[in-house]
Amino acid sequence: MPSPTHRAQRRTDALSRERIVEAAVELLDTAGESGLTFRVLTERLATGAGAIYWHVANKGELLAAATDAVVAAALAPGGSQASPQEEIRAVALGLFDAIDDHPWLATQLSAQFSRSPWGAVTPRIFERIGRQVSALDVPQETWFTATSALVHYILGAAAQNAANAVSARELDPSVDRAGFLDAAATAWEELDPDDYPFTRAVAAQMRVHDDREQFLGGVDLVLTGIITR
Amino acid sequence: MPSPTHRAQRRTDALSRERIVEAAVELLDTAGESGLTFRVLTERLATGAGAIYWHVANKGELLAAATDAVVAAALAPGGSQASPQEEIRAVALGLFDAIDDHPWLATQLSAQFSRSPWGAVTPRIFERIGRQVSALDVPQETWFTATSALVHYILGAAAQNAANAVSARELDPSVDRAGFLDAAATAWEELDPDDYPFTRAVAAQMRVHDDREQFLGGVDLVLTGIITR
DNA sequence: TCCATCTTGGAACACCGTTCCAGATGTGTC
DNA sequence: GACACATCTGGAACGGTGTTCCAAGATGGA
Repeated sequence: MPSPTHRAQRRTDALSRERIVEAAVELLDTAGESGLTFRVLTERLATGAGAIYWHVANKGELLAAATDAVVAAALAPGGSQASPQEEIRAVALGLFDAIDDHPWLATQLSAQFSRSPWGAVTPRIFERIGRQVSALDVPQETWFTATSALVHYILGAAAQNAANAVSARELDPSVDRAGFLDAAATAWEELDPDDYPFTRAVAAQMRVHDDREQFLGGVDLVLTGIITR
Repeated sequence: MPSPTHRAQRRTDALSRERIVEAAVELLDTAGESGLTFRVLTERLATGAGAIYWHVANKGELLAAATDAVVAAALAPGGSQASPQEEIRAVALGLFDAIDDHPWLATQLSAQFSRSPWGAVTPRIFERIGRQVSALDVPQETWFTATSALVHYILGAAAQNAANAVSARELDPSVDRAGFLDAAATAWEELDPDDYPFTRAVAAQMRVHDDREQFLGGVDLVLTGIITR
């Protein structure tokens, strides 16, 4: 690990934690979660494994740093002056889109919520959402539960959508989103009527639904619940 | 893979997909996610890798089968005759407890929701919850969104709780749940007041909260939202 | 009995994250 | 300018993983 002093580097091609994380994000974006290996990382950075390990403790820390960087960027703007509800929707959509752009985020966010509350990522999200919840007109005793529920839903739903998008692409890259939904809906309609009456009943809704819209619908559902109680 | 015909086996120590999955679940429960390797699996089953691969395509399929087995067991009973709300709460709690007993389920459920809707696990949960949603007195157009939101919240929240429990145990097995919460709450209270006012404000609630209660509180929040709209 | 088929065990392979260390590179001191 | 020193680098090597391959054992019907 670089010490606080002497961290200045003259060479422009010098390795740094930032350059490594940047390359890691790039690799994750283009080659997926399994595409990030120290082998290809050393190749792309034209260095050796030992050099990377000097700046980063292990692969877990590298993934955490990559996650943190992307989430921080996604949560960055947010200077608008809207109602708490709209603000929450905006934060949620920001995360949704970030996960959509970087599908590996889904797994990472789930995994790192665990190391909470020490990791840097989750507290940021929790705080951001919670501040808006407290601006809502609800009793303070409900803040913790309400915020937790919102964050759980947002992370869960965004992750699921991203995962679906990824697997759809992997299964057959030539098929677009509509074709994928159509195939899935048809599969649902062909389920056993005795075992899966409900799933069959909503297959049509599933065929025409829009991911973002449905995601926001879920956020509104939770928000309604929070305000109503 | 065993062919439909000739699958009868006389030897009592014969290998079978079921025996393999059973051993896998045991291994996952006792040694965690990283404890399931083909090496120790072959040892415990007193066989070779090739034999296992004849019954199971790869590790992913083995994990999926293990997940399916445990979830099916957790969702099995449910013959009670209660209100849709109570039924949903019961299913949610069943999954919550299953994840608590088998922490590796959290990761797996998230990962396998992806292969949805072809996997066997998710449709089961979706159908089970959805049936109760349709028994609620809400318009049919909302069924799909409502059920999706519920499932997303349940899976997300249960997974997070399990992950927290695991990491708490890993960090220091001697510290009990209360001690863990206390330490976490204290850490929250020591955050920068300017950056984390909300998190500091709810630290006390976090200290005394009960996982199951809060989980159910979230379910009720979503249910309220569904009914209110 | 014989043979086609199903099933097994284990050696071998490619690849992974990680460790180790010899040496290059830069920095401060006389 | 030269020396000592801490920082930083590249690559070989290690133990472990999931997976493949295949020769041999077991099984059941003709």
